[in-house]
Amino acid sequence: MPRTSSTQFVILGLLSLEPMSGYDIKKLVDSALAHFWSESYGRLYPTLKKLEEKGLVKSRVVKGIRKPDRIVYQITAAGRKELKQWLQKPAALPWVRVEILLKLFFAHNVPLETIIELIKDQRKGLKGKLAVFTGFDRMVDESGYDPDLQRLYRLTIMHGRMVHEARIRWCDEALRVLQPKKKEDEK
Amino acid sequence: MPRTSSTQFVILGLLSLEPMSGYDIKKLVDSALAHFWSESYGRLYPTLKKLEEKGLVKSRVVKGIRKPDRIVYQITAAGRKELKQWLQKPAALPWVRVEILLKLFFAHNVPLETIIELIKDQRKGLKGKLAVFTGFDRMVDESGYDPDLQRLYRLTIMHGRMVHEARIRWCDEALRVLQPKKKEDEK
DNA sequence: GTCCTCATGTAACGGGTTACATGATTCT
DNA sequence: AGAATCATGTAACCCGTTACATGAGGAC
Repeated sequence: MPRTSSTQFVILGLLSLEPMSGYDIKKLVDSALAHFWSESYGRLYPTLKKLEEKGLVKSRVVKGIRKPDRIVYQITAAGRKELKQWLQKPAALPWVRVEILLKLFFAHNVPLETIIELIKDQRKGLKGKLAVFTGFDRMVDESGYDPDLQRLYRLTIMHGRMVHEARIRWCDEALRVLQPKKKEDEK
Repeated sequence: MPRTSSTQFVILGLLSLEPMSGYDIKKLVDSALAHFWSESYGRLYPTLKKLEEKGLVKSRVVKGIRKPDRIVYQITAAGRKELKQWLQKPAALPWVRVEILLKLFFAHNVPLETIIELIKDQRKGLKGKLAVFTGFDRMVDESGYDPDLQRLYRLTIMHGRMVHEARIRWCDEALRVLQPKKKEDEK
């Protein structure tokens, strides 16, 4: 099965909001989509060129006032069609490699205390991320996006929050299971 | 930051349980670790060779009785040392690209009904996975692993279950938010 | 003068999957 | 005979990141 990259659809999707440059796209991905998506310049710029070759976007150069020139891309009718088709196809289920579970599975090679520290550490990291999500909602209010988009935005944040909370609960549960009940239990 | 692959550590970890062949490793990954990890032959076999070159594992050929010969690998003292060092380093936080959120974010391009179907579809897929997890626990009982490993195994399954339940709850929440008013809907 | 941001790009590299090749044995 | 499983492997390819190059303008 030939895995087709979603990069082109991210681009088409963002251009369906408004015309923008590759640089703008990168910034938008890094802010609005950061908690569930990422794109690098190394894929963005070449993909933009390919999309233009295929006639799904078109570009024009906008002279920069006290700034470098920008290449602003705009989605075409064909591009919108392509985007709609993709939107109608069922989304793949998320698939993650979870390193902490790998380490946990091989825990017998080190003292239990080591693994407990690992999980505590992981929990701390997750808590940090969660705090970011929680602060996000306020940011959305001030984003200036239209209300419909804000509603969708909040849903994506909620997803991040719920999944992270679940992961944190798992850490708590794992710590409960692993931690020796009594302090006298030293062996 | 040079991303080092975890493949070598999966191999070392599994060989720390008992000596086995590349084929065995693949099967074990596909059964015991499948819900949070994956490895392909295309990485497994070359990595095994590299590990042997580095002296972290050693191999011997075992004649197959009514089966093809097998190359059975065994972890060395140096290999165990390497594994322990890796186990002590903090685990990376899991990072996923969530396609459904991407599609949701661009929902304005298609009728709301389309997105609702997408989420229902996603929910169905997640439910299916969840059922597999739930069935797993029974499988562990009959696995023949030692009790300590069983306990760890169950923790990894619990992780999958908790995260999937969270994702399903998000689908429910999203459907509630998106679905137009009230319509004598059957579920 | 130096550093930061804006802006576009590319080369090199590593990670990882897929598809294929090979060949033995066992089951139907 | 044909299919399935056991077993080892490799080449081609895609995905994606990182690091670098280039150059303009603004901030300190």
